Amino acid sequence: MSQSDTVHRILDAAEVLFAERGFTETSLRTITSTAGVNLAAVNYHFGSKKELIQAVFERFLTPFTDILNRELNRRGGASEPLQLDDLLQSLYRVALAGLASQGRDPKRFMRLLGLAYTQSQGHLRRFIVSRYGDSYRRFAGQLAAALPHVDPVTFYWRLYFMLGATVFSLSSFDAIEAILREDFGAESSLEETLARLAPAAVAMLTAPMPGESAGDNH
Amino acid sequence: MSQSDTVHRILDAAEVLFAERGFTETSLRTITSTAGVNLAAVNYHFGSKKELIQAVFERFLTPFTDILNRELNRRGGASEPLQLDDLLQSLYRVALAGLASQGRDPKRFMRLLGLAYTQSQGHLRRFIVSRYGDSYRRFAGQLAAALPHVDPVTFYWRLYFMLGATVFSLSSFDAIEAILREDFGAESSLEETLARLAPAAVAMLTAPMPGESAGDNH
DNA sequence: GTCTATAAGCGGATAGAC
DNA sequence: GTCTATCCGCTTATAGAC
Repeated sequence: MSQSDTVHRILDAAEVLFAERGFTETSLRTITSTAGVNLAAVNYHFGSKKELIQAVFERFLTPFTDILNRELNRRGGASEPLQLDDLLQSLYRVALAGLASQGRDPKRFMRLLGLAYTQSQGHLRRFIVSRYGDSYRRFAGQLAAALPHVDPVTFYWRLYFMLGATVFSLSSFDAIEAILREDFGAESSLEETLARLAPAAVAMLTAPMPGESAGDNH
Repeated sequence: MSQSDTVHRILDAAEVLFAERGFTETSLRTITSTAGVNLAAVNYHFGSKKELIQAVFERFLTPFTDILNRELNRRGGASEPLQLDDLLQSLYRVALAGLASQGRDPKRFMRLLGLAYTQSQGHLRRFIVSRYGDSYRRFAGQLAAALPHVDPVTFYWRLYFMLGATVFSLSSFDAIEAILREDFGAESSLEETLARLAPAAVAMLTAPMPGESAGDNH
């Protein structure tokens, strides 16, 4: 068994198990036995459990941000700011097709992202911010430029609303899909769900401000 | 120290620590030493760590659903279905004022709810569904009735989008608020954030369907 | 009800043989 | 690079004195 083989097996097993149970709830013993490698291999190849967690995220996030940046460059050739629809399309298309084409499950990606936010792993948050913060800020900036009439603070709150809606619903995709299938007999694909999510996100980002026309209830 | 005093001290400490770190990351030793009680007291009064977790949620959710049900009864006196704005106002007002008046921090409540979803605690999910599932379905049903033109599957996906936006942004409220304060010098209160969240949720729930008028991009 | 003491086990990590 | 064996800290939970 070559080195990279062992490394890959560990990463594959860790990715699945972390997404299913969380970081603290997944022991190195479970990971190594699932991967069919020796317990000591994790510390040999990665140094520690924390560094293994970071490696799992790096394998997801580096291709993701690379593809997203290329997509933004391609579309950003024109001088004027991108349209909202285009930006969200880029984001969701990349998250879906870009990752899927590399054999990475987009739902698992979202579950891991959600865990990165909710599980209190300070080292992981720092790792992600320092490594991918620029890409995030670039995308947020372009999104803000497409919404010039929304004040910055409201914009950022809405961005977090959108992030929450996306991460939460996609990371629980299988569970929600199962409920809806049982209650309505309707199967939902990931594509359909993103096709529902995109207009919902647009509606939220472009909602009328407190002072504006519509929504002037009773 | 009376019995109920010890029980309260344990619940108070557990609530704060769980919300800060999660369940697995919080040991009974940390809880009992923070509460200033003996380690064995948890198992004596609650039986196990799992039952303590459930007790923490029961103390939050029982008053919450009680107040919400009363509110829905009060408003539902009229024969016609409630308006969307009214329903969301009820929900957010109850979550905020209702809990705050009982000394329960709404942000902590949201963090715990988020953890209940993301941390893989099967027993907790089962406990919440069996205990509070009816209240949830009642609220969802009234919300659906206020949106007769949205097909059921789309409605439920949007409900989860809304849930995700709410839980995610409120459970990370302090962190997001700190970022915005640093970047824009603007402080955000919880009330202001809910005042931003409500119209965003309405916009998402009432967004045009794929076939409808607006949003017909290029 | 509250305490001490301890059981029994799992966790991450490493030393050292191969 | 891979393995075994082991260290040691920390976990939940309980038995039994007070």
